[in-house]
Amino acid sequence: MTSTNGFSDSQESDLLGEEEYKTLVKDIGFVPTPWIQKLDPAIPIKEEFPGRYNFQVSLGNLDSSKNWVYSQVLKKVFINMEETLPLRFKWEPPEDGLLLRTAMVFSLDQYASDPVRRCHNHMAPNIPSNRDVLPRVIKHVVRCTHHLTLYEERNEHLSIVTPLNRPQPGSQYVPVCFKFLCKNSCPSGMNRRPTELIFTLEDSNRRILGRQRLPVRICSCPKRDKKKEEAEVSQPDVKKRKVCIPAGKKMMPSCDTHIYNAQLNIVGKENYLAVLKYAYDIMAGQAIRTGQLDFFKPYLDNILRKTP
Amino acid sequence: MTSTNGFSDSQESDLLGEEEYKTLVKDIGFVPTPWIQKLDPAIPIKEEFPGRYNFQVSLGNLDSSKNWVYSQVLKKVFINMEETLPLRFKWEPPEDGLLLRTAMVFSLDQYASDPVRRCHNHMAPNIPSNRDVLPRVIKHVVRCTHHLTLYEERNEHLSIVTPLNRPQPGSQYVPVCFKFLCKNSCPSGMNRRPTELIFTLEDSNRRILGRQRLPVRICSCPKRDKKKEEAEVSQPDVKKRKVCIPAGKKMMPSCDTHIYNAQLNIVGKENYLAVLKYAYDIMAGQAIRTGQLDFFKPYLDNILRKTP
Amino acid sequence: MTSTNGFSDSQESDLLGEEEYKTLVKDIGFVPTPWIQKLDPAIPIKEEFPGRYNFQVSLGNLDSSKNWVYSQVLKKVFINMEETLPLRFKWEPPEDGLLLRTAMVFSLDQYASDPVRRCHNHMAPNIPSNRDVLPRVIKHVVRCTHHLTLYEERNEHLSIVTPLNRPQPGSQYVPVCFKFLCKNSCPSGMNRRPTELIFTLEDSNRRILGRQRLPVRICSCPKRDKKKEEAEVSQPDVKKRKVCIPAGKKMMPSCDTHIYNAQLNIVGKENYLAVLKYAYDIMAGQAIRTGQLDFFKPYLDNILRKTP
Amino acid sequence: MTSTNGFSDSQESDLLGEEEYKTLVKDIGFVPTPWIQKLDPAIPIKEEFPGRYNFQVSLGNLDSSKNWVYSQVLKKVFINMEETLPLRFKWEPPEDGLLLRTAMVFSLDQYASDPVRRCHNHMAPNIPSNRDVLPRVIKHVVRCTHHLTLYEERNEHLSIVTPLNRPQPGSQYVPVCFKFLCKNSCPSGMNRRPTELIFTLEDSNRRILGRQRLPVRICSCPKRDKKKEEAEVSQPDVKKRKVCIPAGKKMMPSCDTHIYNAQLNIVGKENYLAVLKYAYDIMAGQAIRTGQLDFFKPYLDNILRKTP
DNA sequence: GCACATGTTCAAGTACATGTCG
DNA sequence: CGACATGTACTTGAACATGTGC
Ligand SMILES: [Zn+2]
Ligand SMILES: [Zn+2]
Ligand SMILES: [Zn+2]
Ligand SMILES: [Zn+2]
Repeated sequence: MTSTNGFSDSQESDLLGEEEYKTLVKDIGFVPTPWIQKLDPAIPIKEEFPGRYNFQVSLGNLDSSKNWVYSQVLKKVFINMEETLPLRFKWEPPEDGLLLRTAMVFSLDQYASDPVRRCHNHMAPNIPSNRDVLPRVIKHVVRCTHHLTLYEERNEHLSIVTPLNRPQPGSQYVPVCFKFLCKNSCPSGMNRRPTELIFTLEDSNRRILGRQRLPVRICSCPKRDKKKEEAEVSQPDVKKRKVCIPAGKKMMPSCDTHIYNAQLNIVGKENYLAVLKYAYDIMAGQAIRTGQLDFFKPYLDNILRKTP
Repeated sequence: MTSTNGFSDSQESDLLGEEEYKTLVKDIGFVPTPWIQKLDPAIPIKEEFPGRYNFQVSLGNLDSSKNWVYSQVLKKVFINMEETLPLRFKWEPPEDGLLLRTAMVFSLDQYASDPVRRCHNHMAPNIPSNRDVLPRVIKHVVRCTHHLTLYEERNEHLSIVTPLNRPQPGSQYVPVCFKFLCKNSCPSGMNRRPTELIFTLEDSNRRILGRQRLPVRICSCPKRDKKKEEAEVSQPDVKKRKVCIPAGKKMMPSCDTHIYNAQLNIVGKENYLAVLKYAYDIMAGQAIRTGQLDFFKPYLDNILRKTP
Repeated sequence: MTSTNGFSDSQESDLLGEEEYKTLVKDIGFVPTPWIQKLDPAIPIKEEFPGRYNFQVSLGNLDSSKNWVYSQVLKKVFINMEETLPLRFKWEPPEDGLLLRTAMVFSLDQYASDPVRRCHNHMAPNIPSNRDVLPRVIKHVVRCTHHLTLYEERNEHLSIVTPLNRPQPGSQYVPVCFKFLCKNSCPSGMNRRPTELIFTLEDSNRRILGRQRLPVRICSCPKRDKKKEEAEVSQPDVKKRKVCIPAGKKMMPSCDTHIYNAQLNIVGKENYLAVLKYAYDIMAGQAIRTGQLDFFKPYLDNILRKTP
Repeated sequence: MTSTNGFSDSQESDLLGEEEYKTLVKDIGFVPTPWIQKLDPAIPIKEEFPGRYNFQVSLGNLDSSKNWVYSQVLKKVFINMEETLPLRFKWEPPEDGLLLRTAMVFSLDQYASDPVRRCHNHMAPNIPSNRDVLPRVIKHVVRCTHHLTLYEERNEHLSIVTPLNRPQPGSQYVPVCFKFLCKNSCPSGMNRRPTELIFTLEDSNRRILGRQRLPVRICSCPKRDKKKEEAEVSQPDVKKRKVCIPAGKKMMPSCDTHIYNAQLNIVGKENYLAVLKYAYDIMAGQAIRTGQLDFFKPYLDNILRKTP
């Protein structure tokens, strides 16, 4: 699985230690049977299930700084590297002593078994942001701002465990913040492969009580990339490589092609003609802006015909 | 003449040396009589006159970088500090051996006798842009990129003299570029007082052959400040008193009160609503212009009712 | 460390002279061990400690002129330039022969090693307030009205030393008054960086016996700025820079009364006049809809005036 | 010296060891006086001089694979990473026992003292191409295929030394091949900074006998990038970043094509934008009606650009 | 070799900081 | 003290640089 940039897309290097394997099997052993899909310990399970605690994750407040955005259509977060993503976790009843495990995995099945780790560039110990970071933490792409978070490694795969205390009185959820220390594009790291966060609610014995997922893209231009990905799903059949793209620019939504029938009583012929002309002009403007002159032409001509 | 920031608006410190005074009088002595206005050597003469050489100044090409803008209404340049202003000078016949003297002066008469010099901050020898600048040059706000330019000081007043050679073959003018090394807002310097450049065409004996002026504002946001100054002159006293407009000035015939029924197919809701709004607005405009609001009101309300 | 205004935030220029360095080491040698934090002579120590004399500083009476205010929440003084700040110093037992050293330093760690000195503008020898001021005094931002105050310079860093005599009979403290000869905003000087005063109680051998600090902001509007800074700390998480949200998209924006200056190049006189008319009409429409005809009238008339 | 991608542009970490410094001074000591420019050992000397051996470098045959190209105008090689660049060296008389030192340096003076080293990604020991590479070799961007090449490090700066034997009988030159193990764009490495190779002819005592330089860009698309760089030098004054759409060439429109400049004060952003849109639309309408879209397009685009 | 993916740079715009004026 | 004047800093969108996939 080596792509053309020469960096292996697979990052694993070691086999799972026996001890860890036992631990893992033990953990999974407690998962209710229907949720056990694959026993290959190298492939993380991504199936969502709220479980008996009705485990849920939602987004925290979007501060106006907008270092991240959320796409409602894609159910996906787009965020800058090293910025904070505020999330909220909920479980019922809100008892104490539970744990939140957070792991980042590759979204595409073909890479599912690859561990997600930081790239060599960003792990280099001499860069300033790695100053004073523990070696066991430095290789994690995902960090949690909660200071009791544990950074774990099982079989090259990394995850972090944050202790959960019941929500503050009057609150329904617990806020937890995350940061991401590499970009999805990092060569020798995630290498342009999409990822998602897998959250599991666990008890103190690491039994899995619920699981949720949240696709995340860490990039330099979250807004731009969100727009592009949304455009892709909205026009799925357009061939990937188009020969030419007619640029649609703003000033007005370009997609609304519903036809409305306006019936108006206008005072004065001058005004009447002005309305006709205006209707013509705004549609002409949109036609040019969106490059859809062909579509608009008959409606324009129709107005012209009413003009004395 | 001390403003509240404690910096004297006047910068002169010395009297005119006798020698320089003689020189100055001699120069002015050659000015044709009608142009001698004031004999006070401290007050620069700003009167424009093309003279027998039909001396003219115009703007060079505005490169897209837009570190400067020119206001057509104000006949004024707005430019960033340390940026280049390309000008063009023309005289007829285009003979060689003439000189261009450029001086910056305060536009307001009350400061006309103050010399324009750099502020203490920007003259400080330890700032990088003053590295390798000659002491006699360092105090000038205006510099010319022409390397033969002389930097002169007469009685605290500064000016620069650039030799002019006839235009390149095929060209009508000679390009000369200037830079400005302080802002108009500089405390302890120009101190927020407006300025202008005075260009004089001189012969080799410093006889003045023509004069032109060009208001210049050196600031951090040329575009913004241009807009503001233009708005000021276009609406000189918006809150003070409103000028009465004789009712019924046209723009449209006011008498046609026939009712027309417009039926249109409009593409897109946005466009549909825009047509409704436009119909409303043009009738509202006419209603106000003709003072027949009462007549138009029901038709206006009718449109409002169609609006979601 | 150069900010965008082109002035270096760092003001130091020379290395510490050997003589001064010895002096400094000697001085620091007497500081009780726990208080020695850093031996870098360029970074002033700011730790407060009353010491065995229980050294304390407090504010003098706020005279009615109100050229300064004190923020209880911020523990910070806001004061006009060149105004007097009355302070009171106390030590126990109140013996004679001690010294008060006062130094102004930058509050932010990133600038801690920069010396605080007057800006070029305010140091200029020709401004009136510098008349008859000794050269060694002229560069100090902080002055003490006590006429025996010494003005010292160690390694570019400035401080002043005031002899302390025991309080007057019946008094618990000694009053000392200070003045500030630059503003925190001074370009080429403090350059908008926050500062604080560091007071050290010293014996006649310059041994440090106690230290106190007092944040000070020298500005033109102490009251306004105090209010703003207090508001900031009370709402720490509110976004610094709010992003403008587009006004409601109804047909009638009723509240936006900001004035925009539109400058357009229009092809054809017909179109040009149509744009004028349209601008008139939409404002007329809004004026009627919102009932604010009076407010809109001058702008409408202004457009009429442009109409041929 | 940190660029926005967070990687320091400077890679050096240590001071020059004493031993190395001595070595260096010794080396330089033998350089003929006129070539000693700067004694700062961190700044490599780039001056070309053939020296008494008339040391020359030229390109080998361009094999058909075309993994590299040479720009005659730029005197610069563009090459893919890990591909072989065949060069030819010549010296007269062609005696044996000389050495060729090859060092890669940054072309821009501001980075001249930074050592050129491989990026973290490409130095990672687990990538296949680093299998079986000696640690002292692994950090070099430049490798020589000659198996006797020595890989040296002086003060963080890297260079390689290849023994030169006189040309084969009948040949005028000696062929030497190089490979490059990072791209100029490598983040955390060369980080998009241009580079060049410095070749020095040395005798067995490391005395410098001649020097030549060859700009090299290692990239993924040598041909494309060559074309672009050549275009840049051929049009040096063209604005770097165009803010505007190139104005469509005119064809005489049949109707009123005079350009009017409308300046209006509009109340409210909504209204302001409406006027912009209206201006756009009426011109768009006319453009379609008259079939002169090309003529109108620049004016339309100009309005679009004012739209937020 | 081209279209695209994606980081970086640049510049316009705008909110804010802070002095000055009336 | 409020309204402005004006520099500075942040935000954003667009243009560019440059690698990758087809
Ligand atoms: Zn990375
Ligand atoms: Zn200045
Ligand atoms: Zn100052
Ligand atoms: Zn590399």
